[in-house]
Amino acid sequence: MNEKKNYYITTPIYYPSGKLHIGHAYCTVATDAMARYKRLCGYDVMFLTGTDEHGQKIEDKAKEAGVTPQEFVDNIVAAPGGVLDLWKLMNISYNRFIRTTDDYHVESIQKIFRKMYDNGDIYKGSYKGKYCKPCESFWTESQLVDGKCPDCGREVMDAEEEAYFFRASKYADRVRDLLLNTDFLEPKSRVHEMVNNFIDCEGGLQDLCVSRTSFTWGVPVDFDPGHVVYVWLDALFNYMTALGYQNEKYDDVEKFWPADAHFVGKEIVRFHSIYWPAFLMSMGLPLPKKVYGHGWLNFNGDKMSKSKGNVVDPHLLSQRYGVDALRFFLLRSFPFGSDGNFTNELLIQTINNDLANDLGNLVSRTVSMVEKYFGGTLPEDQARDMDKDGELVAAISNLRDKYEEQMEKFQFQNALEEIFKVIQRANKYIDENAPWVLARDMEANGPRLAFVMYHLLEALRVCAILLTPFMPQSAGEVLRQIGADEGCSTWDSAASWGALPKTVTVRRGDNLFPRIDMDKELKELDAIMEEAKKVALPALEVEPFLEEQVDFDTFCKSDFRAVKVKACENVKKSAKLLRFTLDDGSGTDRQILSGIAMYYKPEELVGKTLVAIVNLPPRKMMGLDSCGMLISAVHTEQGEERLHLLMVDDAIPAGAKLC
RNA sequence: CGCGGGGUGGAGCAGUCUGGUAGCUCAUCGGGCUCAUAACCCGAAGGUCGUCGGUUCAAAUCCGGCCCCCGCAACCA
Repeated sequence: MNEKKNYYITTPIYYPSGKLHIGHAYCTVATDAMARYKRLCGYDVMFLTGTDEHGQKIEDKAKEAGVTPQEFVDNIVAAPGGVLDLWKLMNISYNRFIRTTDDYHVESIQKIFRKMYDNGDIYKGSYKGKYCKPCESFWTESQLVDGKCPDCGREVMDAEEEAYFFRASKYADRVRDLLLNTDFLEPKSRVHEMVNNFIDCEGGLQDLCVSRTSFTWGVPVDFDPGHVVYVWLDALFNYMTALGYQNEKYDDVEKFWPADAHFVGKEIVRFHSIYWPAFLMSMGLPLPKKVYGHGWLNFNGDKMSKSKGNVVDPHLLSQRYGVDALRFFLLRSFPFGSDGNFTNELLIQTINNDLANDLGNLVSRTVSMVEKYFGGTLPEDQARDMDKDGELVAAISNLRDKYEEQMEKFQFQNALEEIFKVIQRANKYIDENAPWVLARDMEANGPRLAFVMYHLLEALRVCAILLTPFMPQSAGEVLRQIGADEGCSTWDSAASWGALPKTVTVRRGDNLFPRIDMDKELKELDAIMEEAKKVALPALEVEPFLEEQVDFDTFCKSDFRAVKVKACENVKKSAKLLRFTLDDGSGTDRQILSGIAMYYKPEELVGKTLVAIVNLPPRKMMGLDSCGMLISAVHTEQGEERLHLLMVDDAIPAGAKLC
């Protein structure tokens, strides 16, 4: 009797270096809706989520906080208010939660790493980067701050680190074919980006560094002490180790692999659509059926980021408006595949219009009328009127198929749209049939009135069933209020009209979705976010003072001069660079480029007297030579960088030396 | 010529792959109803579908040029 079909769906494993935000919640809610939908349809579902807990950043953050890395992640994942709590609050129905620090996962990764090494797809090479000797740290070019160690500010040197690499290049052709000629990766728009940028780029698909020696917080390579497995190999295989691949903890690989869908944010599409399949090819394993890269939520048109202080907190919104309202809003308002613009106004508007006015009010008026006219229980004797009932009945009967079509494409907003068309049709049906008019003569119209009520209950029943994956608690409450028992709350029963018993009894409850006072709420939300921003971001910050001393002779080698701005213009195609033509008193113009375009307009600087260091070696930026550096005062206010060029008295002649 | 996404009534979006009445939500205006959460229902106004050109009997949709916005990358010695 094991005829049930299986369905395996995953969220990414999130990186617990800080509190999760609405973007994580968005992806997880979508996955949850899909998982619940598949369960409703009768599938045996495995829904996996978890956390990716290794890596340098966690190690650093833990050090900062004065705890061990394990304590640090435990605190973010398992402590009150942590990841597990958030998913509990948001009613996430995951079946399994994996942490990459779990013993069984670590053990599996070691075996996988060795296998790939043995079959020749992982080889030892060297990783070129910048090394800071005192800190014993490796940095990539992009991590450097002013070309120096981001930790201690000292000089770094070119160095090579021994590392293992995965031979991704070997699988480039197969991956390209997978992306271009199958629907492995959706939405399709992401395919070109991947192929153009990473496979058919200059130099082709690069081999991926899969081990590091510069930090220790990771899965140790068991046959080469000092190396730890580098993030993506460790993280991506979670989708299989959580099923018991290469470990004894679980035994579900056969049942659930290959996965039916990986939902991932667009920032990690690259790893899921290129390296993940390549890893699996290397191991000779079947590929997942689908990787879906969803969009990001912006806030008021801006990218959400901690430094802007505009990160939306799912805890707050869930507590304020209810989990179901938030879940619904996220999936109703934004097409899943593209970016969406989150605004508080849209949130409240959606809750008020869809949930309070349309759905909540329909439940309320329907149940009230059944109570008022029939004491809560419909009579057996009910009279049809095909002219008036036909359209609504058809809409109800067709709903499940339309909904299913959209759900299978992960088009949640369209599936919900279909449901709300029926809800609106039902509201209209009330007007067309004017039950309050029929009720004036119960003798004559009682049976007709009863049937009108029955139609409304049926519409609500089907809608509520199909809303269950999105709003489990509220949809259940609708079903309870309209008197639908388990038998007429199933997927099968949603396929057609008429499952509810004729003499159904309703039970009135509280308003499902109270209306929200828009103006008042917006003000309060703004105030809360302002407050959070203040707490998160110090009013005024200056760079920490350097401990290291500089000797006088070294300092004296820096040649600071007063310079006059002869001309200044924006560098084309650069948002940040200004190009200065300066009189430095030498008689020859000096060109300096400076990344301050967001602080100054070029024209307001012409004629000013500034300070520059002029004996730095020239450096090319955007193809132009920069000979020196202009000196500015820099600080941070409420998380925002402020910069002021040093402007000195115009009486100072060009070339005057500062000492 | 780095890569990608986008420009559709006042706002936010769908429609573009597979050419053929330009659709939805909100906001505005007018009307209806009173069962319901000041909710619901009907109607109206409002759009050169960024721009120029091409293909076609027919273009928001296909092709080419240009303009603007947004990500990423780069760069901010």
